[in-house]
Amino acid sequence: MTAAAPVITRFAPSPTGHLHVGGVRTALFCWAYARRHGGRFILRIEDTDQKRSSEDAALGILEDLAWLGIHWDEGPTWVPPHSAAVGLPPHSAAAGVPRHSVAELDSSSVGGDPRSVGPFFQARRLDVYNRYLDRMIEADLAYPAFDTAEELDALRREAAARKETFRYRRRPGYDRDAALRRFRAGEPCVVRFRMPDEPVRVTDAVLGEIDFTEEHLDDFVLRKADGFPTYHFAVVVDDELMGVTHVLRGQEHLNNTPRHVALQRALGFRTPVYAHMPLIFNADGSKMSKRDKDKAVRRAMPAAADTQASVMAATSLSPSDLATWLADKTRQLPTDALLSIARALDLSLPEIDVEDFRRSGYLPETLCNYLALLGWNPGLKNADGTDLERFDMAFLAEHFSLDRIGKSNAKFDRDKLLAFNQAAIAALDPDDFERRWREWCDRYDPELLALLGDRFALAARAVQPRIRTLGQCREPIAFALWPDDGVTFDEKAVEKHLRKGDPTGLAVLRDFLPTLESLADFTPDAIDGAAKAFCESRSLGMGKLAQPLRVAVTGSTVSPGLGETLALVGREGTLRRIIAALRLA
RNA sequence: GGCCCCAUCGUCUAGCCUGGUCCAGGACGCCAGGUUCUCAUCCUGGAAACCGGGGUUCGAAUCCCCGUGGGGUCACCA
Repeated sequence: MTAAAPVITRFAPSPTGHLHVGGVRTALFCWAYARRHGGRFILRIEDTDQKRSSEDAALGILEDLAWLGIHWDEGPTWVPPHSAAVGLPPHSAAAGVPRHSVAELDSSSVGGDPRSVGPFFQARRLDVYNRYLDRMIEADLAYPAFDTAEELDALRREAAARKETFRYRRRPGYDRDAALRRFRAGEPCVVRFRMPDEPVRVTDAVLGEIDFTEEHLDDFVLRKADGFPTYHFAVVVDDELMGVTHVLRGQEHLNNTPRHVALQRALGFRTPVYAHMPLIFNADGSKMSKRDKDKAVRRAMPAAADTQASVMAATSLSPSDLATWLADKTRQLPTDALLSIARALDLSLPEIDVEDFRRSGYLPETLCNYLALLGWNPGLKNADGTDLERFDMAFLAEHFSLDRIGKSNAKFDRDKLLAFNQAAIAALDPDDFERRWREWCDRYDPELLALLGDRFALAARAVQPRIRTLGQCREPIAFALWPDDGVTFDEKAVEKHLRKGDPTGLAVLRDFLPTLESLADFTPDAIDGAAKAFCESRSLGMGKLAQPLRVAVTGSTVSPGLGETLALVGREGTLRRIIAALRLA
């Protein structure tokens, strides 16, 4: 290893909403690359679009990243909302994968500015950009342009009519002195870059060398009329000033790269290593979009006005809000409203943002693991010869490399994510699972916490092996949430397991009842032990006792293990439910 | 439409750079069995792909060209 300049990467989201999966992967790779090379990972907020950016969104992104365990070395400081360490998930190893040790800063806050290269919100760096801009105007590398939107539109239409690409270039007769006079007088205008008339070759670590000819490069805007820099300008200036050596971003930015390279040359900046990664799409091939949630609800929305009204009752939306939303497919409803409508329609929304996945109950390490595999592959084998694809953050930090990033776009496969999540949940230490489930409930389902009370630990053991996401935890133990006299019996199950058979299930239940009444501890192990002894003493198969009990206590033939099921309902509840079932004869 | 990128099972991919060991391997999903008190697990087996056409070569999934298909991008958004 040579003593080359330290690697510095950055993730630079614009704060217009929660982080979505594409952004997560970009951040993850930037993080991993910096870690792999002992470098630094910067988080920078690109809030140069005043209309769309919000502080809330920026905060949301910080929280999303922190939750995922993608911690930035430099950037806005973020402190976990509660006490230290709570918000920072420990990255336990995925199923079957040994734990990798990594030197991870375990302080409770993330971010900071040790090199004094901030601030990290671009809106607070206008003076920086203006300094460079003034210099460029002075050198005639940039110039004020006073075209109106209408004039630009007309030019664009003309080009389209000639079947040419529209490309803005400073006209030959441009009167620089006059323009500068108007500019200094404060006349509103944009400032454009004088794109040199030469081709630009972009070298990309993933895609190789790509040539762009000058006839497709234009004098793009550096500073907007509102005084804010454009993305192109801010990104180039900031990357230079912050010492960014490697730019990892989505392929949608590939066509921007020659602009950035040309700008860097004009300013005498270094050109970082670029690595453009493939895009992520929905399973149906459509682009993943925040509007997908609206789309799903729209599709499920009943046509009749009165049913619509009842669905809307759960939200604070007015009928006119609903009407405009229904009429305009580009409109989005607030997430809260979408969620309550979805609940009313018994519809599950597609997960798009990090927050969606978190709410559904995916583990952060699963999300990172799965997303890392979308467009990257370690190219290693497990001991049994299968491909290594389950790994943790430490592994990524140790093995991530640009040359194993793929070139083709990938579809997001929820089934595989689900499989990963299930395996990761199953592999958790039971106490760890309980703790993390409790945290999830705190945030998303406090009612469940209250319903379970001191049975929570018991429920955690029962639920852990049978769920794919934390959000599914109610299902396997639904029977334990009903009142003891509120069991709804599946008639077919009652017929088969209680009324029929020789002896009938009801007879077996009656026989077993005293055992349950006198059991010293009403714990899963004690119950299972007693059940087993009971069956052995009568040469009965376990199913002959277990199924009638299950039906009596839960109403159905499906539940967690017998001991867990009865213990969850409790001795008193179990006895009451059995006695009620005996009356079904 | 111009420009740019991409192309292996349904999906994610390994293999491609450094042609032969590939009648193409793994994972998820699917199908069929098996274990277990049900469920979920777990185990075993199975179906399933080199986009098409030319070339180069003794030999091509691997190299080259063309075609086709998919995607990105063409803003005072990022």
